[in-house]
Amino acid sequence: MGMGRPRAFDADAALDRAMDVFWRHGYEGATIAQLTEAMSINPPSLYAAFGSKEGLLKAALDRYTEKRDAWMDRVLVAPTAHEVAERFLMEHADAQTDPANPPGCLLVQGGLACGTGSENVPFELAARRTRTEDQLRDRFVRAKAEGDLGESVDPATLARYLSAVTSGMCVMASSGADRNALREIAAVSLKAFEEQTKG
Amino acid sequence: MGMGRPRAFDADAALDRAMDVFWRHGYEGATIAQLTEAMSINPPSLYAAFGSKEGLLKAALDRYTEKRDAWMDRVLVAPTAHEVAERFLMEHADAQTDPANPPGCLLVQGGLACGTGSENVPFELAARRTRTEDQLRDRFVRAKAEGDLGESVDPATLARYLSAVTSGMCVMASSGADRNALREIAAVSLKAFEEQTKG
DNA sequence: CCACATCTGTAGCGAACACTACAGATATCT
DNA sequence: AGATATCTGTAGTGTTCGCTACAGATGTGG
Repeated sequence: MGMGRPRAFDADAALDRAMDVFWRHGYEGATIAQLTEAMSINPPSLYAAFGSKEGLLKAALDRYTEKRDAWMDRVLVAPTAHEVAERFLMEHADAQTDPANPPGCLLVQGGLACGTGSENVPFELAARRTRTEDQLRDRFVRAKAEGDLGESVDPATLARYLSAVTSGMCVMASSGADRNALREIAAVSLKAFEEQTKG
Repeated sequence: MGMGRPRAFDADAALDRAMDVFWRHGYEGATIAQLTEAMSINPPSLYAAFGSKEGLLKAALDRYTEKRDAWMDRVLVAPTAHEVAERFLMEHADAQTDPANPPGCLLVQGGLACGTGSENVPFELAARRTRTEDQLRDRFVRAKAEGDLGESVDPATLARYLSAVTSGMCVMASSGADRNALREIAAVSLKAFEEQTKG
């Protein structure tokens, strides 16, 4: 018994193309025709590899999360909580206005509200956003244990605050805010962070 | 020559129903079938009154903006810039978790990224968000003129920051954040505002 | 009461949607 | 080489989409 004809395209490269389409048009706005054209494959190949449009999104999100985790590792390794926050905010400002990608963030542009039958798409995106927030919180818990953050500071609140600000930056980036505007927001947010860590 | 058969439904009430559907499912996720059912009218009535699905959205957004302007007036009338910021943030936290409406904000849930043919929907939503930011900025310009804010403070930066935070709160509310979580974010943001107005 | 203008409900339009049947192609395993 | 298993491209499938033709209903102006 043979193992069948091998796939003629690179799945990861195809996912990168699909990611771009979802990012630019949202889950519901992206059509199979656009996706297959961007991926340079035909519908049967897409469905054989990923099962469905939603399956493709999840695969693209997995790939997105991989890259994001690697990026977060570089953020979280900063020696102090303050520096973690600074890197997180500033690099978000840069990433969301990186001309290599559509503006904003896939986890927000992808779709906050979807139609009947796609209800778990927003949920799927939210779960990935929560992941980032949890990583921040865990880092701040450690910072607190190390004495880097005061006893009265709540790591969950700090993480949620930073997560909210970067989500807001996504919204502004999606409507054309430039890099400097986002950096200003990041700078003001960082002052809030400092103030919060004193109390 | 007669004036024709009068409309048998209340347009504003119908728009409120349509608003809810767009809010819950986004522009692209909302179908004409869902909209007409919620509005208790048939498609021809919808198209006679609003022209198209996009026309209906714009009419709903106009109505939304009316209510929002009234709300903003009550916020902006606060005596100090700090109090304006506090009201703006806290009432946003409450409004976005008001069980009378879907979670979040129509101007964000409506659709940050849309498919081909609906490109100006995100633009339309962004314009309404910018309106709120401009109202805040103008208020802070006045506060600066009145000596309520220091000379070195940039009203545009403050307004953009508050706008970003509330947009971020929308994103979190849409994925189930409760009122207390949003209020915590608002409280931290307010400290940033205070810090910013000192510098 | 009649002519006219506009709305309402039924029914259905063409187009685009996500998805797939099928046949031919291309690999592996014996 | 032969049998088998999977992929690929063509060409669709049924369904749902936004939208509308049409006929009857209901108001106003003359």
